[in-house]
Amino acid sequence: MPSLQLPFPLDCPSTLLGGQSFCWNEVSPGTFSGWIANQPVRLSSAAQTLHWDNPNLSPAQLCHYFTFDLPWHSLLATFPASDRSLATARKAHPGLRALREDPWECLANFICSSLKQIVQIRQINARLRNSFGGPHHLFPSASVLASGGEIALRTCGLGYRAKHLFATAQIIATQPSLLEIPSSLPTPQAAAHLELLPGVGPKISRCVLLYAYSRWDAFPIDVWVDRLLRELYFPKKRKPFSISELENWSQEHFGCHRGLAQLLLFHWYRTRPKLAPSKKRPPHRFPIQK
DNA sequence: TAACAGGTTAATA
DNA sequence: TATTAACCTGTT
Repeated sequence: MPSLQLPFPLDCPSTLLGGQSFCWNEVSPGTFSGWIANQPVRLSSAAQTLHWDNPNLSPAQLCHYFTFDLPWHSLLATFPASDRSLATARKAHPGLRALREDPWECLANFICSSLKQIVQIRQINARLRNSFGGPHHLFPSASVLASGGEIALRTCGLGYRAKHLFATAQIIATQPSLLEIPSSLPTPQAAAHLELLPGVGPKISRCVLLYAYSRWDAFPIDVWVDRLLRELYFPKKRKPFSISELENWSQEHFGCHRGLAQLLLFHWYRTRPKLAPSKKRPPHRFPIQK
C-alpha cells in the first residue's frame, strides 16, 4: 500500500468533505473513498502519514491533488497579522488544505451547487457517476453528458440546473480548449471567460478558479461568506455592502491569497460550535447541520 | 405544511 | 447600474 510522509497533519474530513470536492465519502472512520485523476482510491491519514490503496496513483499525483508542493505556511503568512478571526480559523483547522480538482468535474459540480447543500451536491455527483460513469463510476466527460441529454440529467435530480449543465456540456464537448486557461490570464479575465458558460456566474467562476486552477486570489462570495464577513468585519454596519464592494474590500484586507482566507474562514464559520442553546449538542459533526 | 437552501438568468425600473 | 421573480428538488 503506497504511502507518503507529511511534514504536517492533514485534515481529511475538512479538506475532502468541506465543499471543495464532492466525490468523497467517509466509508469508515478515517477512511475516505473517492477519485483522483480518474483513479478510484481509498485513503487515510494517521500520524502524518497518508496511505492510499491504488498503486496506479503516484506520490507526485497525491502531492499535486492536495497541493503539498505549495509553501502553505508562506502563502498564509501574507495575511494581515491583526486579523483575529483568521488566526482563530487557522488555529481551529491547521490541517485544512486547498485542493487541485479536475477543471471539468469542478465546473460541473458547482453548476449543480446552486441552492444546494454540500451533502446534496455530493449525492448529485454520485448519481452522475452511477448513471454516466461506466463500470468504474468515473465522472462523465462533457461529451458523455452532452449526448445523454437534459432529461437524463433531470433524472439525476438536478432540477433546473440540468438545463445549465447540459448547455455547458455541449459547449465544452465541442470546444474543450475553453477549459485551458493560461496562467498568464489575470483572474478577473479568467472569471469573465468562465462566465460565458451557461449556469456560471460570479460565484461559481471563482469557486472553479480557486479549487481547480489554483487561483488563490479568487474570492467566491456565497451566502455564508457574505454572512461571516458582515458579522466578523462589519458588525455595526446597517446598510449592507454590495458584493462588488465586499470583493474590493477582500482584496485590500486579505491580499493576494484571499481565496485561501475564504477557505479557512468559511470552514471555520460553518463548523464552529454554536453559542450553546442546548448542552447535549454532538461535538463537531460533519457535515454540520444548520 | 410551508419555508428554505453555498446561484444564475431574464425582466424591469 | 440595481432590484426582483422564477427556477427543481429534497429536507426541516
